Parts: sequence; C-alpha cells; structure tokens
Amino acid sequence: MSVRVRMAPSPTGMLHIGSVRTFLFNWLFARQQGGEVLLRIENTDTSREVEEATEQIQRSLRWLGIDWDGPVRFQLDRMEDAQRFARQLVDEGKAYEDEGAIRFRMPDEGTTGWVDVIRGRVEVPNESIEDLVILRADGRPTYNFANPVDDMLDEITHVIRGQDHISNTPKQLQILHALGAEAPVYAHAPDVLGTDGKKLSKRHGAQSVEDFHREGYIPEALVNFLARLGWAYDDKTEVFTRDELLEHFRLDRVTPSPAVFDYQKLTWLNGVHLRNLTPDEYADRVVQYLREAGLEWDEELVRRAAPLVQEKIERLDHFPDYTRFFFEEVKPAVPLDGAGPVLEQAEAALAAVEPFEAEPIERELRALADRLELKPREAFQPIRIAVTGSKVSPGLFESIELLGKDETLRRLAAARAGAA
RNA sequence: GCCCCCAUCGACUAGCGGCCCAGGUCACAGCCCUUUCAAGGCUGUAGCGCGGGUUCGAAUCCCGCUGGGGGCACCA
Repeated sequence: MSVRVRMAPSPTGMLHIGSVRTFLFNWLFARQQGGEVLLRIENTDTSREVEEATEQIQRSLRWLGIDWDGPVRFQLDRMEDAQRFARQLVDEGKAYEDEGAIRFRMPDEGTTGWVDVIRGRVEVPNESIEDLVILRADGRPTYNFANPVDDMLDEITHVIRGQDHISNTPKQLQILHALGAEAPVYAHAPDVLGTDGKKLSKRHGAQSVEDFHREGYIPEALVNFLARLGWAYDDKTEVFTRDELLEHFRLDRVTPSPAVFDYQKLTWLNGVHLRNLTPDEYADRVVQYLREAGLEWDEELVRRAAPLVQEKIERLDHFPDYTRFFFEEVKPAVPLDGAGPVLEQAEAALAAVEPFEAEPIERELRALADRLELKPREAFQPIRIAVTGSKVSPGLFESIELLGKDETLRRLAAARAGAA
C-alpha cells in the first residue's frame, strides 16, 4: 500500500509555525516512503479572505521547500459528497435528524481506540462521546464529518496532525466505521509551546513563516529546527540538511511530549546553515533578502561584500549592520581622541600600497603598528573606526581593499580632521 | 464536572532494566586563539517532579499523587 498523507491548514491567515511543523512531519514521512502529499484547505465557510490566505499558505510552503502533489483541494468541494453520506447514514439508522440538523449516533458502550504511531494505544470510553452534529441545519457538513469523509475519498493512509485533534479521532473513527471505510493510521504530534509553556502565539515573537522569513531566517535552518522539535536522530546530531532529514526521519521516533520553541537555538542553527552555504549561494540569498527588504544597494558590491560577513552573522537581516559603510557615508560612531598620528601614518602607508589588496594592506599596517610600538589591536581599532565608522566590522584589510584606495584615504583624512 | 494526552539540565533531546554517581546541543560562565565582531578549541554550572511497588538491580516496568496541556460547539 502506497503512502498518502495530507496537509490540512485552515485558511485563517498566515501559516503558523506550529502547523508547519506537523506539515513537515507529514512531508518528511511521505516523501521518504515514496508517498504522496496532498494540500487540502479546510474551510467549510467561504470568506473573503480565503483566496488570500490560500495563496499565502502556498507561498510559505514553497519557500520552505515543502511541496505537494496535484492541485490544491478544498473541503468545500466535497460538500455534496458529505451530504450524500449523511443521508445514507440516516437511511441506515446510523444517524438521525435533530432540529433540522443531522446527528451521528455514537455507541453508548464499549470503547473506541487506535494505535497511535507517536503515542501508542489510545482508548476512549464511548459513553463520553456525544452524538455529534455532522450536518448543520443549513446543510453544511461540520468539521468532524467533512474531515473523515475527505480522508476516505482522498484515500489518505496516514493522518499526521496536532495533538489537539486526539479527542476528535474516536469520533472520526466511528464515522469512518459507519461508512464502511478502512481507518487510516493516526499519528498525533505534540504541540509547540512558547517559553511560558503556553501554546506559541503572537506575543512570543515571530510565529508565521513570513515572520521568520522577514527576520532573516533561511528555510534550511527552519526546517532543520522544526524537525528537531520533538524528534531526534541519535544522541548527538543537531545539524541536518534536507536530504539527511529525508534519510533519517522516523515518525515513530517523534516524542509525545510538547516542545518549547527556542528562538536562540533556531538562531544558532540559522548561523550554521548560513555558513554552510557556498559563497555564491550565500551571496544569492543576501541579494534576494535585501531586495525583499527594499534595500536598493548595488548588487555587484553586495556580492563582493557578502563573503566578508558570511562567518559573522546569524541572520540575513544583520547583513546591513555590518556592511552599510560600503554603501553609505559613515561618521565615526566613537570618538577618535589621540588617534591623529595613527590615522595620518595609515593614510601615508596605504597611499603607497600597490596592488591595493588585503595582503599587502595588512603587511603595511602591521609594519606601521610595529613602528609606532602599538599592539595590533591598538593600531587597527582607530583605523577601523575611521574607515567603517564602527568598532565592529568585517575584517579590516579585506574591507579596506573592497572600499578602494581613494575612498579609504578620504575617510582616513576626514576622521583625522575630526580627531584633531 | 467528564474524557484524553504529557512529565530527563533554563531550553531541545539521547536513554527503551545493569554500558548512566545520566550523554549531546542551545543558552550561560571561564580560558585559549585573535585586527574588532564572529567562527573555532578547551573547561565548567546545571536534570531523571513526588510516593509506593516489581526486581539481585529502575531515569527506564506498574500503580497512585502532583503539576502542565488539550478536548467536551449546528468552530476548524
């Protein structure tokens, strides 16, 4: 039997990171099994926002590299099927009318249970389950009816969803049974919590895929991090590429307990993946990010500046902080009292450097420090501040090379004038 | 109130009866490296919720408690 799963977001707005995690589990599991992934938008209401949210969801999934098969489906499309099945259940005495709506007749005795891939055996006493409405008075199916009907019609083999659905599962199992359908395998993934132990929400910070994108996180890191939330391969591996995840992920190794979303660890992981990109790829990401952020900096210069900060930043949105001085006029943010002599000599020394490249530049400046009997850091810091405007910058020599001789000398002179 | 789920360092987790006086990672602290910031290297602080069992032996199995969370809609 070939595997088929479905990702079923409700089109209420941005794609929440918690949903993404369960989608990722669906995707990883199905893809490694050579199975199919369906994208089904679950909303029995037609609202004005649906179209927009649906687009948004797809954009976010594509950005993450989570793909799906076939066209996007909508729960709404199966409304007539649901109505037909509801009527059939009434005819068979398995459901009944109640004030215009149709209720499903739940058994009063015994238990309904299943073997959850993540949790093991789960069992619920039938007497605790009410006869639920499956068709509203206006004819629209309710979620707990539309959902299993869709799963049945779509021939879903594995339902991997959030643990908040655990209490829905026995209901859906009963409906499936009444419909004569074979039950899919269920796996209920744990929740993703905020630092306060409550379900992740706006007040915890970024929560939609868009938010993370905007904050300079890259898909590789987000996917890696999300996969590790509730799952581990062994006792030591933290960093995974997408392919490694596809190779090692195991649904039955997902922990049943909820996990706290640790932004700091995500950020660390983002830095790791940023550093793992090839220089060209890294430059591409930076260019793209800056463009999306609306910063119109010269692309060629951005590409040349990129390698200078690949080792230094953890998030793409930090790029401008390190490289602004290449693109804009800078004023030393720190006083340069007493630095006059160093700056003057640096100016003279650099004026003679040819070719104007990092290596000879470094040689000259180190020689200068020796002459002045200054420690390297003492000599370089004022130069750094004069040239980059900041105490923190990419490598000084590479920066000076990229900035060019004319501009470097100009800044040195300007700073010297200010320091005097 | 009823039903269900969960429980190892601050966080993510490894552990599935002896290999564990509990290992890795993030964060934190110190040291090293060093042109700043990073990266990297080394070291350290820190945990099996509690109480009963079972067993020669329990973080690991069972029961109870406590504490978290979810659900009980003509919402999804």
